[in-house]
Amino acid sequence: MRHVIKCADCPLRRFDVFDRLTETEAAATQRFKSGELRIEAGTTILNEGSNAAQLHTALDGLGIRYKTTEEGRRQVINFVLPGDFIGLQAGVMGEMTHSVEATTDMRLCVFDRSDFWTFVKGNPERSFDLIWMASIEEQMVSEALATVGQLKAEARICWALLRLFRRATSVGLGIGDNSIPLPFKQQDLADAMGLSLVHTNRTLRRLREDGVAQWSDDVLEIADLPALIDRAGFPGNSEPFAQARPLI
Amino acid sequence: MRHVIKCADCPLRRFDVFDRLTETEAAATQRFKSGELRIEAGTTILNEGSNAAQLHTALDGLGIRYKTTEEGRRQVINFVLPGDFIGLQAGVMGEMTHSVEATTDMRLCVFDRSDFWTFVKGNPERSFDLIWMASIEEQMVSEALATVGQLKAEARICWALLRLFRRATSVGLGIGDNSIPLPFKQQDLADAMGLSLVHTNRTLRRLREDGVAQWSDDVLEIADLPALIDRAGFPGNSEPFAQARPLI
DNA sequence: CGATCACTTGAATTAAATCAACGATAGTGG
DNA sequence: CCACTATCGTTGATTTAATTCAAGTGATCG
Repeated sequence: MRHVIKCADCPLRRFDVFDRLTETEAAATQRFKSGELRIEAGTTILNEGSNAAQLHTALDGLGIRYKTTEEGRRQVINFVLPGDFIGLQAGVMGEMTHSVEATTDMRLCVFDRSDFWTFVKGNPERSFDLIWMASIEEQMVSEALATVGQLKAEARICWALLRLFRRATSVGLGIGDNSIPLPFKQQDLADAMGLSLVHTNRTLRRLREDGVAQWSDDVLEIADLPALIDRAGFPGNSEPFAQARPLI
Repeated sequence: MRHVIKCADCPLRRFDVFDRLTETEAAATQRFKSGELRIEAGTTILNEGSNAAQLHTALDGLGIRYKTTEEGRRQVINFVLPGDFIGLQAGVMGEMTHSVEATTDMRLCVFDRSDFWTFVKGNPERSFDLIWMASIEEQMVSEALATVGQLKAEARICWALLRLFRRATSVGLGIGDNSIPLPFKQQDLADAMGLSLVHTNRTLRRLREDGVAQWSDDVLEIADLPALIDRAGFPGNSEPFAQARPLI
């Protein structure tokens, strides 16, 4: 029998960004949790249009949430980091309107959708947290929309790198003070910011040449944080993921 | 004393898109409701960065939710229609990351933020609904992001008009079979789709000339719905607002 | 060792932004 | 009542940011 993490001892809890849990809450979450899952890089976790039977929390590894247009173009809605809840939409509405794919190998916490309602019903604090999490998601997507809709290519890229850096460091992924692992492809970033691969590449090159940030070999290094912030259109003072937030 | 609508008799409830309420649920919502509010066109309902003390449900009239960039550009996140909950973010996280403004005169249902937690705690069904509503919002913004990020100007405009038409008719705003009131400005649509006013204007002109849709004098008429759907990048089969959804 | 994949770069093209100006309408104040 | 002003929609001309097309590099893999 494989070792399964207890919610009370969840390794993610040690990060400041996540709210503390009372023992009762931890126990309830524990009952909701049906197991753990390890998946390989490239695996599709949830599929657009499908009715997911299981919901997840990312414990480890990175992924992307995306939608596909009729013509086959892809919009990356957000990057999935440890601590992110996957499938809330399916939990509540039944059907997913976007897909989720693992970029690296991942470890997921598994919940049964059939227990979702019982969990919400019996745990008002946790259901409040779920509203909170859904709001944070909306907020992140809204800011992405404003970025893609209003900013020029360079500002979009800077904004995306800045956000990834902050999100990653907040869950302990930082390497030293100014680097994070970033195992995505340039195409992923391009699809997230509504830019062509070529233009994304050229923009990254400029940032590298200007000594702002360099991203190679799956590692992003922020060489000049103030410059990066300056070039991004949103300062991101009130980043939803920086402040304490719930974890399920 | 001004006449105040009872939740059980809420005029919005008669539309199929909204879930039925049990008497208990209606009573609880009624207790949560602290009053009604009439505001004039142009009024800012909630301000980016502010801590809203009150939450609302739009009963009547139209508005916009938007964010502003450092350089003063504006991204319209979504249009506010009757039945939309306003300020869920503030309800749960305290602070708004976008503003909400009334485009026309509006009538709002008012809730006190201080009662929010009590409401959630005591009404698991309604808190489930709130998760649902937050998910729908996220889904709408996600689709907008995919539209703005991946589609050309004409497809974006068609998608936006199509969505507005469907949303509006679902809450009884339809005029005949193929028209709705649309008191927004071209600038609002431009800011929603990340396009310049000039280009938006030219695109609307083409749609008018091609007999697809015409928008003038605050009325949008869909002249050729199949053509409009065809030109929009997302067919929108699984529109979140078309299926039954909660109303608070 | 060919094949595939991610990244890179140059050149040509295009979609959309910007600049600029005008007409219509409505509101304001002398 | 009429000039004055502001707002919104409209259109032409020009410029630019970003796309597309094309091709080459280096690394990895079966």
